[in-house]
Amino acid sequence: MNNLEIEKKWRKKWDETNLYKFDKNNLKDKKYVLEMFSYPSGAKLHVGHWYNFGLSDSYARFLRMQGYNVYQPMGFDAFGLPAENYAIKTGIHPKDSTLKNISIMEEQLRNMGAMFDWDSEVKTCMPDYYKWTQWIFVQLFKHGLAYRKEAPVNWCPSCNTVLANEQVQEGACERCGTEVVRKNLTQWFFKITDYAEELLQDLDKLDWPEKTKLMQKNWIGKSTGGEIEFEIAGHGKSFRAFTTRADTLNGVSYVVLAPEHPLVAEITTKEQKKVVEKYIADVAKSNEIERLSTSKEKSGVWTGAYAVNPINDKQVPIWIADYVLYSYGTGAVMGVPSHDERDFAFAKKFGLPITRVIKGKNGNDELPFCEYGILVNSGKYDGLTTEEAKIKIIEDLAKVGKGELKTNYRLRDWLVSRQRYWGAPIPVVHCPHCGTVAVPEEQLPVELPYDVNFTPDGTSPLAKHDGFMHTKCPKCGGDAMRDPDTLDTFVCSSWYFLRYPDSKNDKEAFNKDWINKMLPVDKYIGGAEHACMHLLYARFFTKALRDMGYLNFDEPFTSLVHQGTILGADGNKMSKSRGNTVSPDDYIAVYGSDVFRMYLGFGFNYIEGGPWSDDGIKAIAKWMERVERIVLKANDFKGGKTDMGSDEKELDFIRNFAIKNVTDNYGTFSFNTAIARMMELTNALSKYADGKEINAKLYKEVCLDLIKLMAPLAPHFAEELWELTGNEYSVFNQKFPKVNEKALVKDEVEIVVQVNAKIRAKLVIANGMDNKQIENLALNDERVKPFTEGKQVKKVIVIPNRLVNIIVC
RNA sequence: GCCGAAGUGGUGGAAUGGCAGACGCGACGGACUCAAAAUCCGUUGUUGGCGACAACGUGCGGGUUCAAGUCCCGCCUUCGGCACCA
Repeated sequence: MNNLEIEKKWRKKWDETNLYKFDKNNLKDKKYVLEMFSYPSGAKLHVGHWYNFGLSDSYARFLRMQGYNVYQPMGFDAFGLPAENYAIKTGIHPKDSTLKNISIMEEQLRNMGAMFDWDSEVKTCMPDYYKWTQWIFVQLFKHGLAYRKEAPVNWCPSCNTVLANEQVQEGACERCGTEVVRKNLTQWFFKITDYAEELLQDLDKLDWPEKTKLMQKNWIGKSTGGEIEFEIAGHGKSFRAFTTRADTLNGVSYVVLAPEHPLVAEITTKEQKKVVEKYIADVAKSNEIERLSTSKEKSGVWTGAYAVNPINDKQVPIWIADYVLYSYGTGAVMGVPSHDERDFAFAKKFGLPITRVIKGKNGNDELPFCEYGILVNSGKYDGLTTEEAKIKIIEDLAKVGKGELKTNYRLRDWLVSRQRYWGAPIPVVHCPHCGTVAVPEEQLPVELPYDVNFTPDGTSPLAKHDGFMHTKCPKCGGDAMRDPDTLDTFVCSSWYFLRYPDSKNDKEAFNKDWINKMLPVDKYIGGAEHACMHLLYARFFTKALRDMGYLNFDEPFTSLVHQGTILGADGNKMSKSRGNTVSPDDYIAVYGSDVFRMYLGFGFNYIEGGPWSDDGIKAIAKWMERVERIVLKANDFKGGKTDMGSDEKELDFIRNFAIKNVTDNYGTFSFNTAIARMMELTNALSKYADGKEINAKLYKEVCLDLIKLMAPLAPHFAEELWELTGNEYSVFNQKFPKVNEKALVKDEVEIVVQVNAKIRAKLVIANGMDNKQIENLALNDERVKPFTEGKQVKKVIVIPNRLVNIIVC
């Protein structure tokens, strides 16, 4: 078989006959299978794309052969930083390079021989798509879920530009090496925190990997506790601190504000002003990972001011320290060195008092004591447990307006403004009279102009484009300015799965009734690196659009699978700079795409991935050639015997064993073990037709089953064999083989006999023998006796059809 | 640092708490051949033994259990994420 030729032949036929066209009139059996769409950065498909898309397509084909009406769209996440950086470097416009890359990738994706529904294709950088991204922004704005506030960005003072975290290397700009500082800008946010609780609760409904759900849970970071109000001594103002351990309030020996806290400037005394300002400037240079490191030496400075502890009116010093983040909780914490590791280290370093207020239930006296216990040195609260006091103290404070029970989430609102060119413009107009005004729907899209100078010089590139910036206020008609920022590309990718099924709709983002029938996605496949951001943002969008009345489901992705990463042969991530990339094309040119896909399925655990090696690819090619020989032999066999002797039963057993396991394995993306079972079936067929008289009808039946089992992983190959064995087009209109459970019941089974958990014998016994009989057989076996003689049999454990364990002493 | 994973023969990888190493690769031996390629058959965790067999063996150290690669506790190493790469 000439793989390259037959692959071309069948792709043409599939196209001409519209074989894979999704049937819009049969939604009863619909399965929406979706792979995370790709970013068109490099021009060509790499092994990772093949691994994700090729094997997901095999899963989709398996569903099709099980009788489902499979919908599997494809598109491109086309806005983003790399194209813009490439443009700055080379002068090639992001639109030109992106569209060129897309067309090359489309061509390659078509040659993969997958069932993609190209009619549904979306490209997020095209106005017919981002028009609706902007529309969603406007809806969020109208519903109070988009708002503006100040937030810090990485700023390179030399390049005069905002840097992505990725562009900051050890605190310095990757382009010029200048030290990066944090600078506040007014930016757009989406209020994902409004949905924190639901995003947390609904995780239980999802068929997702447990680890992914756990990561999202920790990312949302719910903690229940209370807010406590501290007055600033002699100042008249106050601030609140969030704590989960209000029971330790009497042990507070200082409080800490985040360096960015607005009160800091007000309360800092003359004497402390210099050190405080110096400290704030230093902190502005560090990132959050450094700030929150628990192994790093504690740092902080005193503001000179004091706060009043509302529980006992004692004055405690107010410090600022980098480990307190302004973005979490209230941006202020109370310091209880006796019962918190971090506070303990801080107090030790700066000589602050340490007072025990919780005693261990078993008299543990070592500090810091961070477990729950009994209150001491706490006045009227002495003797209460932590659990009781946490609530009681807050309730008492609430009565005098100094506290309240509070639930906090680590999750922060989503910052969506980017001071960049290559993204969807934010559809907002700033009017001197009317303020911030959303662009009305009929004026969308706000088109991204082509002729923009995006070399970095201190402002958003769009701000320099007069034709874009100057506009009229949609409300009052007066002169107004557009928002010069663009949207984070995560915004584009948070709803593309809603656009696919209705991608040609130019009246609305999607037709509500239709999308409610097509969604949610039945199986979503993509990398685990998206666990906390993309997958959370998409869930948020779905819930927000549901609450606006556009959707009637709660979750976008019912079931989720993460494919692993294929690394370079050296075990590192593939990258051009490392020179360890692997080109699928080189292999496909030699072996064809089916062999390549089959190898990707066989050589790795799909969920785990691993370093690339082509050691086994030749073996796969040989195995498939062997299958071809074995299957085509079926055409030559005529007549022969028709009864089912023991050889026939053995072959039938292996056939059904393969069908059962392959079916399960496709469902769990365990392609490697599925292929192992197909190889066993191949071996069994070869052994069966080893010269002696055979049952030709059975042989052919088994061969046809093998073709069907292989079809999802080697679609062209299977189609060709299906035709060569005299069957009607197409194998993909065939039903996947069904297991005959009866053939799997063996007359005899082998069980293991252990004495004190060590294997001493193996017995072949009749299937279904009762436990007492098995026990007797085991105890009387000649090979077992030497190990039990002279000893007392304490217990015998019989696991039916598996083993006997005799415990002696 | 924090959150989440992973660690099994020479190698890729299999194993609902129940025979560790399925299925491959590689290696070794054999058949076919003048020879080679291709193909087919067999052996292959380590150590000891001619052998039947025995002991040991799933990153390290403990523990639970009749039974642990699998469950629990404590480490080590590697990988993913940490909010402007997507």
